[in-house]
Amino acid sequence: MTEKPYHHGALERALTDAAMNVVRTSGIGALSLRDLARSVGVSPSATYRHFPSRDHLLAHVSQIAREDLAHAMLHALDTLPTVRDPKRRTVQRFEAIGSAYVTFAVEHPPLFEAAFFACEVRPVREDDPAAWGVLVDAIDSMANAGVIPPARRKDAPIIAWAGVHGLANILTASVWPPDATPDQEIEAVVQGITRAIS
Amino acid sequence: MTEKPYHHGALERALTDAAMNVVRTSGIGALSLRDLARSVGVSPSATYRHFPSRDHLLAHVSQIAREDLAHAMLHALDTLPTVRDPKRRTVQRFEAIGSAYVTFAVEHPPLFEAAFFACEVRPVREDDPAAWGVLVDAIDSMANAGVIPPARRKDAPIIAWAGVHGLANILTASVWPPDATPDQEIEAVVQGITRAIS
DNA sequence: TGTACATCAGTGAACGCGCGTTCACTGATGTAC
DNA sequence: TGTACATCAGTGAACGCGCGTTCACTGATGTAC
Repeated sequence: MTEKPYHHGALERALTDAAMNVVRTSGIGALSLRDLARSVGVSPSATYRHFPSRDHLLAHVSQIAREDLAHAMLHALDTLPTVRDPKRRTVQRFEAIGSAYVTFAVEHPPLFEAAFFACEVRPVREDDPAAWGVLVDAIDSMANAGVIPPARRKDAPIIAWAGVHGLANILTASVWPPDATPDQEIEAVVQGITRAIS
Repeated sequence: MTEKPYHHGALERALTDAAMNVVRTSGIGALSLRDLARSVGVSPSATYRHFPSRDHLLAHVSQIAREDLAHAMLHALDTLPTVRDPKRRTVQRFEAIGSAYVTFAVEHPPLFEAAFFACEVRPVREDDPAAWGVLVDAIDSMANAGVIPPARRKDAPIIAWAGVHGLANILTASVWPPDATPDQEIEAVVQGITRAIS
């Protein structure tokens, strides 16, 4: 509006948006406060009004990436074909969520990397939504429907998370022969997880 | 021996050793040619007699870390209690290898990170031993012993690798409540993998 | 065995670069009376 | 509604830093006759 476009928190948004663009194209490691300030048209020191340090910016960006991942998982539930049997439905939803986890990583490797980047600074607020929560909810549904035997319930979350997280890292790290579409590996692992926990 | 201690490849060894020390304490990202040269007592440009660029050094160091991991996996087979039943023995060995994979990561997070660091440069030679090969051999033994049904054999390696690799990353990333000893999670995941593939 | 010479592994200075962060400042925004 | 003033979000210059890489060079090692 006015000539100084960045009053009242607008600069924070602009910096965050620019940061996410850098992350998407060059990875979270490529983030630099000076570069961000430059691309937004502001002096380097202006960034310190909104982020106490580069590390705080990284933590912020990393949290957004994690929330993007969680949104992708939830979104996968929107388009599922109807399944009558309640037990089978909980499995269907769980597997859709697991597949979405891996697919997000495959489609956005730098975002996935950013999501689990080891930050010096803890985020101020909880992830919302949280990928972990989405996964555990789906497992709870399976347990309540009787798909997961009580004895398996405790270990189910770590087994599930390890499986999808590992496959996501493997497919992302160019340490796996790059399939055009790794659907086969995703299906194999997700169904393997279901067998392991039920 | 002589005053110039670094003739005939000795400098390459010295640089590599110094590099591995840096990796172990500060991570592969902290590697710098100048710093290495300094710590070995040599001018920065001397490093270029042995590594064409920093990226080549990184690739070299990453390969060593991967081979360390594979050695740890093989080493885990040395101390196994005797198991009579041949089927159960193949499972025992497989699970020991899987546990060793995760344990290596937990005990040496920076080495594990380095092992899968995304390098610009391909290594000159194959990993020897290769962690992937060790894992696949163990799976082959299980298949030959009839523990893995033929229909499961094809997907078994990716399922197994995804599980241990995922758990290793999770326990390493300080995204998991830091147990003093994550033995419980390791056992849960490794046994889950066995269920998934057999 | 001795000597002339090629090869090889170092040196040291310099290049250009970009970074995070601090500081004293200015000028616009918003507020109290 | 108008004015005096505090607050707040920017500026611009400077700090000190370390990096990867190149270049012309030197002096030691090893070799051929």
